[in-house]
Amino acid sequence: MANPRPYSGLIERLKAVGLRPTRQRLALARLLFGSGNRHVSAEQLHGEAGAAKVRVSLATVYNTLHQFTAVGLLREVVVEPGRSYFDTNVEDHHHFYFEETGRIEDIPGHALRVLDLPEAPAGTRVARVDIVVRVAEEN
Amino acid sequence: MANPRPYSGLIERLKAVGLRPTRQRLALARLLFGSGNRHVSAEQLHGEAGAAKVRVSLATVYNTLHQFTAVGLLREVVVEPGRSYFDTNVEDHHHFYFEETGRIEDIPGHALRVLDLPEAPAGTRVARVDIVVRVAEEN
DNA sequence: ACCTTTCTCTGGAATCATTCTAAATTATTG
DNA sequence: CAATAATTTAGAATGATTCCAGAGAAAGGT
Repeated sequence: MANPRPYSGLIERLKAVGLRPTRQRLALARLLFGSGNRHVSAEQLHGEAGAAKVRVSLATVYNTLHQFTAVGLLREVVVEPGRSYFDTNVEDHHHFYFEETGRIEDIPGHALRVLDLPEAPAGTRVARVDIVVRVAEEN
Repeated sequence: MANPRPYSGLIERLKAVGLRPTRQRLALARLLFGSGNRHVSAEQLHGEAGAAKVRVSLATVYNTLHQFTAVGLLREVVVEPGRSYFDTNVEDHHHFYFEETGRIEDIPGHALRVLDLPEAPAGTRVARVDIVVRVAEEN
């Protein structure tokens, strides 16, 4: 499962990756990892923090999201131009993208595999394979 | 092949999709479709137009890229936050993305297939499946 | 060719997400 | 508890993209 100790382990978890467990990082981590998997934008998370009466600047939200991504606590998902989403699920998986609403959803499990992946061009290695299944309303 | 009549057919091609063949649209179409497949950003294309002594405003470049995309002459590729690329190859294919340089390259042919594609969620249909193979320098 | 209508183009302002900056605050270590 | 280093912050700055309203160009008669 994704979050065995949603709250109490956070301090250790941040220390383990070399980030000081500050008030704002802990608060954001709670919002991010406190409940199931999520796909949030910086603006969204900033709004949630405000709603939860946590005073955090937008700049800090950006910093934190990028730091969390750098240490592997989050994964950045790029599906639409001009806006980044961050996924709390860092396991190997892919996404549905709903064109009308802009919502992103995990494609469950490993329900999807790639055949005949070409070799990485000379001098490079495959860092990641991202699959986005773009779906639209039926009619 | 992708461009049987690179130049002379452009006027017809634009008319066929309901776009007036204006000076600026023709010039941009020539730049886009005149030579092999390309992945360009608006800013890039605007620069090329300038270099080719074609006076086109940046706003028109954006308009044109979107119009061409809407009628299926181009395809938008989203791989990095904050910048859109447009692909002159509208056939079913996927991309390599070079993390260091930001370059995008087609994965040749149908050298890649997806197994066990999940069903689209209720009320939706799959509009497209985008696969991005992110590669990094070997070292 | 000449109108008339309808697109299209344009520069510049406006917007939006994101990043930067430099100063103030906070955590950590000795 | 001081000294050091990391972090936060507001606000400015940036960069890509979109919007706007007026000027310009194409299309379809006549």
